[in-house]
Order: sequence, then structure tokens, then C-alpha cells
Amino acid sequence: MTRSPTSRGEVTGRRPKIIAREFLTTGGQRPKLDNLLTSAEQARLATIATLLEYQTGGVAIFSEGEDAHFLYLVDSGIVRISRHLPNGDRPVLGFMWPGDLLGIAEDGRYINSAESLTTAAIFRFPLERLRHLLLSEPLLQLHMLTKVVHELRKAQRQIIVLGQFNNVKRLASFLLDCRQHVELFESLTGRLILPMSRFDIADYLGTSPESVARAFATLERGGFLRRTSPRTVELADPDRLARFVRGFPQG
Amino acid sequence: MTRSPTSRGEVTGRRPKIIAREFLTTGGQRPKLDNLLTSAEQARLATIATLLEYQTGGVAIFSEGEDAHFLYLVDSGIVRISRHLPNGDRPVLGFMWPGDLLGIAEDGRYINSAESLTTAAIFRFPLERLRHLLLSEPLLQLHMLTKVVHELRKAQRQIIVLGQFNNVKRLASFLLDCRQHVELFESLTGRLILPMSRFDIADYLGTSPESVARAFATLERGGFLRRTSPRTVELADPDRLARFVRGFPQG
DNA sequence: CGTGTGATTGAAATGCTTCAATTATCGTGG
DNA sequence: CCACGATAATTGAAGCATTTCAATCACACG
Repeated sequence: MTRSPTSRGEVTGRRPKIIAREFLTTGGQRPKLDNLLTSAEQARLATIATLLEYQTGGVAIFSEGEDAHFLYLVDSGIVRISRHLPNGDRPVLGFMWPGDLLGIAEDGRYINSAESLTTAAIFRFPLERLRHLLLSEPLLQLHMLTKVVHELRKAQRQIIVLGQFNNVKRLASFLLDCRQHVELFESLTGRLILPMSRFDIADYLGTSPESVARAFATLERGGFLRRTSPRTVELADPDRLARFVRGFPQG
Repeated sequence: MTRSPTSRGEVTGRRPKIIAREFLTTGGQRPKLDNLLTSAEQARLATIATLLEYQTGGVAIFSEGEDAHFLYLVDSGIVRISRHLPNGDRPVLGFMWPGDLLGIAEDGRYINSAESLTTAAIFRFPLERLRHLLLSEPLLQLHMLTKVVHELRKAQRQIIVLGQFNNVKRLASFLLDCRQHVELFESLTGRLILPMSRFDIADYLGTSPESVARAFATLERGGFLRRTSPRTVELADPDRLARFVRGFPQG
């Protein structure tokens, strides 16, 4: 896979600014939370939550192997989940968006590492207190379970992408995923803002940055998109791109 | 990917024999259940469970797109989870073993298809009643959540295998997974029984049956295993195989 | 004892990775 | 505000790995 340029692993020593015990104040735009949790549930969670503010990308949230004392929930911003391999590679298991859960542990330790990719606000729940809360509020627990199921879906989609698609379709599929997130997509211009480097995309798609660049070039030649800068693309016709991913050669 | 020989998709019309409402009678060997559920919980689940017996491999348990009315839990045997792609391919998302959950739905419909790979006994829970039971028994629900987390872990491991490993390591990693399951592994002889065809393995590893055969040949040349029949192999030195997967060229 | 299916192997073609070189971009300090 | 240096991104070309198509081998089952 890839060599190791600075931007990819660089977990700065910066610590996030801890705001306070404040959870889901009304007013702000909190995409998925309001759909899943009633305000009463939010209030109960608020009693044990801490909101962490990550001022920049590249800050470690937790690391593989650490004792797990917290569960996290993204409020705003984007987080990258990765794992360290003995050979030095660092595959990206997924990108986490507002409303996504992270820090699911196994045997009391974190399995993956998480770093902020952008500025981010993230709720943090002490595991022991969360456990008690979930036991006393079965409906809230059911909503948590729904979130974990959502993570499972994301993972299964990725298994199909990695197992079935070539590099060009992998990238196309990834761009369509990004398009789902309002934070990145200006529907008026069709412009998509990518918050991650080619290295991150490559590590997520199981390929090399060079191959990602070539895949971009291929899609551009095919008239699917236009690169306006390394971090922004204009998707000409997303539906055609989706058809292309589903197997129609020319969309 | 692969063409479509008969053995892979052949979902016979056979229906499973429905045994009765009987759940976790003591005495039988039920590997993972007893670890996760107390006998009181088992008794509560038993009140809504039906045990289905699949007399042979290749029987459909549920299919992608169907209305989801049940959640399933493998009691014995092995189940294959797959998805249909527009181009006719049928990637295998995973193999399910005793203690694994299947039939997790989205928007009321099954996302994947499930077929028995061997004779199998599978518990079936009506979703609506299960929902009520989980709400009234938070601890039981927490155990369910643990199972879903386990599925998430399996999926993430597979993402790494597909994203990082070449065909030989993918197969090696798969064989080591199989070795974990007592049903397949005779520790005395070191013999491993594979309950699935090369086509199934290929669809699981995101490659072709030919490449799986070549990967077997490569591992055999490397002294890692010996093929005693198409469906049985002897792992010479599993620890060495594990080291090989972790990146040491010669183990 | 044939027949059909699964498994294996061979050989050509394709796609991907890797290494190297070049170009573009961004942040910084003059 | 511009120039510079560092880093990211792209492109080219060679070498590998994998796929694909075709042929052969092995085995189970009637």
C-alpha cells in the first residue's frame, strides 16, 4: 500500500478543548440526532455527556489498544477511523459523520484509532454511566442499537465495494457517498468538497494515492466529473455516475 | 467476478422443518449462547422463539428485499449471507456460525439473503414480540447489542482483509478464521473441513475460484498446508501461517 | 463406467502497484 | 502581495498480481 507522508498519520499533541456538560442545545443544526432521540432522551444523555471541541483536523480522539472508558458520538465535523498494521500501513475503516457512533470497544479496549479530519464537536459518554443509563432506559438503548446496526450497514457496503469494484468504481462509489452529506455538497453548483487527502481516500479504498489520481482522471475523461481543485470536484450527473457504479459501462 | 455454476446460487425450494417452541434445552452443545445469556434470559427468549431445522445446505432462510418479520440466531450449522448485484454477481458478506445473529433489517426489509450451507438449526424470533421483550428486559437487550457489535467487528476485519491483503493472504486469513470453529477443526490431526465450495470462498474473498485454487497451491508450495481433498486441508503450522498473514514473508 | 460438476492448471490480457519525475497547491515569511 | 519551499497530486513507464478464457484433471453419483 502506501508509504507514509506526513499528513496521514500525524496525530498532533493538541488536546481538544472541553466545553462542558451540554448536550443538544436547541437551535443548532444536528442532522441525525433529532430523528433518533426524543428530547426527553436527549436530556437524559445530557446528564452524562461532555462535548469535546476539536479545533483542527489531525487530532487523536482515542487510539487502538487504549483502555476504553468512553463512547463517542459525532455532533459536527468528520472523524477518520483507522487501524495500525504490523507492516506500517494504516487502513482507513471509515469516515464518521454527525450522528455516527465511535469508540465501540472490545474487551475493554479500543480496537481502532480515531482522529478528527476537520474541526469537530464530539460528545463523550463515560461507559459505566452510559451502561447504567441504557439499562434504565430501554427505548434509548434500542436507539443506540439502531446506530450500531447503521455502522454494520456501512461496513457491509464497504465490503462489497472492496470485494467487487475496481479502482474507478470504488472512487465513484465513495464520491456518491460523500454527496449524501450536506456538509460537503453544494447542490446548486454540484460542487463536492472533499475533506480528506488522496492518501486518506486511498487508504479507505484499499489502493494507492496514485491509483486514486488515475481513477479521478478516468472519471473526468468519462465526463462524470470535473476537478476544480485537489479537494473539490463538480459531479456532472450523479445519477449517471450511480448507474456507472451499478454496472452500466458508459452510464 | 465469477460465472454462475449451479452450486452457488441454487436455492432449493425445500422448506425447513419447523420443530417447535423450544429454546436452549440443556444438554446439547451450544457454544456461544450459554456464555452470553443467563438461563433466565434464555427462558424468556424461549417463549417467543421457534427452532427451524434445515435438513440440507442450499436452503433459503430469507431473501434480500423481503419484508422482515423475524430475526434469526444460529443454533448449529453454518449459514451464508450474500447480496445480489445488478450484474449477476453474488458477493458473500459473511459466514454465520452458531451464536451469530442474522436477518438484521433496514426499513422493514432484509438487506441480504441467507442460505444454509450445511444442515442447520436456527432460532427465529418474531420482530414485534422481540422488540417488546427487549424493551422489558434491558439486560437481554444489552446482550443483543453485544452480538451486533460482534457482527460489526467481523465486518471490519473483512474490510481490512479485502483492502490490504493479496489473494494468498486473504485465503490464509480465511483459513485461520475457520480454524477458530471447533465444528470444522480436528485439533488432533490439524485437519480443517471446509463446508463451502471454491466459488463461495472466492465470492467471500472478492476474487475468482481460479485464484482461490492458485492461492491454495501457493500456500501448499510454501509448506503452510496440505490439501487432502478439495474440502479438507491440514494446516501444518497455524502460528507460522498467522505470522505470514501479519506480514512476515516466509512465516 | 460414463457423465456432470467442481477443482486445478496454463497462457494471454488486463489492471494495479511501484518507483521516478514533474506539476500544482498551500502556507509562510519576506 | 508575492515568492519560496514544502507537501500533495498527477503522470509516465516497468514490473507484478490478478482476471479471464480454455483445457484438463478428479471425483461423486447415477
